[in-house]
Amino acid sequence: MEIKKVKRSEDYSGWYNNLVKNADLAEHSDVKGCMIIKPYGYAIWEKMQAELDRRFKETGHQNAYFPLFIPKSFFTKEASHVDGFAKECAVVTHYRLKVDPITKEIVVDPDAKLEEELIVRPTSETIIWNTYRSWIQSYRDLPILLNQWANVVRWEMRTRLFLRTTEFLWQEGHTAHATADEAIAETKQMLEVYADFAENILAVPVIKGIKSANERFAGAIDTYCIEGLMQDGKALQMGTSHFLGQNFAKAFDVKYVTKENTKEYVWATSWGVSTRLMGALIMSHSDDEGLVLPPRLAPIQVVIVPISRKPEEKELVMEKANHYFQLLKKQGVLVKLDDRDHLSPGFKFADYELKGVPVRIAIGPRDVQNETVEVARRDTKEKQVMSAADLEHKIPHLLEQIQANIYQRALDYRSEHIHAVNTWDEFMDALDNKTGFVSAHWDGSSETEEKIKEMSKATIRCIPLDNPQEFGKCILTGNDSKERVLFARAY
RNA sequence: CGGGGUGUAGCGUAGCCUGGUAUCGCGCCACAUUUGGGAUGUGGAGGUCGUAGGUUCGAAUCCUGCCACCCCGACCA
Repeated sequence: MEIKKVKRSEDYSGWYNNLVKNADLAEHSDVKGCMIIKPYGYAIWEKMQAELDRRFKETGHQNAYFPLFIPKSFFTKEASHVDGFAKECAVVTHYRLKVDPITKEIVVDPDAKLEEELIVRPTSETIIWNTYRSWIQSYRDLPILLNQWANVVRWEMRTRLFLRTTEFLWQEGHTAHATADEAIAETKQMLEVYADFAENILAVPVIKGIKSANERFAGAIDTYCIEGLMQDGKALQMGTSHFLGQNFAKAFDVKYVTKENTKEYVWATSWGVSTRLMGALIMSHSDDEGLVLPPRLAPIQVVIVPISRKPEEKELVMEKANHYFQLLKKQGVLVKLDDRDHLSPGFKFADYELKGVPVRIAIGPRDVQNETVEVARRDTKEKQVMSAADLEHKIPHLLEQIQANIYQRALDYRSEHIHAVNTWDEFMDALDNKTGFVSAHWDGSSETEEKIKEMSKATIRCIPLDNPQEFGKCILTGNDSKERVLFARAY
């Protein structure tokens, strides 16, 4: 296959699109804004799901499933929620097609108009809280700790593979609590779960923070988030966890009876991450040779490529290769033996690099003779000849090293791309020339934030949770500020 | 939705300005030789040139509409 190569440094979007296609992760479908996630890409998503799902369950959550369709009337109940999502809703208005008697074409049957339109869910707060009303009577019914894995639809104007598609896959947690404190603790707990997942599994360092009012989720009191930094210096919101207060309980009249026999509105949270994480993964680690996968997410962690010239060599090589394959498999390593003999080793090397397989083991006649193998790691492209006897214990260790190295590299990159500035000129210089996060004072008003966005195209990504108190002057207005916030240009 | 660009075989493309039914590479199929960084040879299959109209004896090529996708904005996870 002749592969079009695009350099990351020359055309970042082109590089990204090319990589998604060449690594066999996904492709554009014939449906506008919707993508087809291919088996290899989906395998990575499944690993993300498994890791997240395990963490959700460890923190006491259960999975459930709610309808894809939401009656329009539900949507109108929470005012700011409608405002936030109205512009991007797909709406079902009819339930039947028919053959037009004149043109013989299949058309929407005008007689099959729905009494009430159905919204294809952009998020499920409304239908879930409508359901919670009937589930919750007493404090004994609380908390409810649910998650659902689902697809949602947001009719965005412009889409990008994985980062923003019309339909996307995600999980959304929806919890109900008796007290504000408990709900806030839940919100923060899930933020920690996301951060832990991002850093330890995706190997993407993230900044935990809280959103400014402008960037808050529609219907939330507070939105917590994790923000990652991509290799082009742009920030990416990788997950959000919302404290919804009693907004949805009030909108859907969800009350519970306390121990003291009083009625109170229920407190809510919601939290989600999506297939956008695939985009974060790709844009955090990959290079001009293709995808770079952290071992903990790689569907194939180690690939064995046998090399042989003559049939009698092939037999010996394959025998050894099979042996190593079994050995590593027993160690719990996700190993693949690529014995396709119509493809040359060189082709396979390049192909597995494109797909980001963390470790490649090549074994040829020379190795059989010396009881060695050639081990190449994807992250650094280093190759070493390893004694075959060491494979069993060294490979699992090497995988962990690669995981750590990828994370460290991303962390170093981020550290080099957080700049503290004190003036407007420094601010613009940092955004334009240094790229990345810019830590600056802001007077706390939405108007100022809006103005800065207009002038610089940078938004407040978050107010970091571990932010030190530091008094200063807003970079735009010169007004007093009590802490720095993180700005960046973002996806 | 505004600005720019692209659409020709599974992929990447030439041809378009100056109309005459399509070029090349990769891939695919068969056979042989090969295999330590994207193998080679020989033979073969594969195309309503995005789509609908128009101009013309004749359209991939000229004109008009539409659609899709990509990039840059606005919007957003």
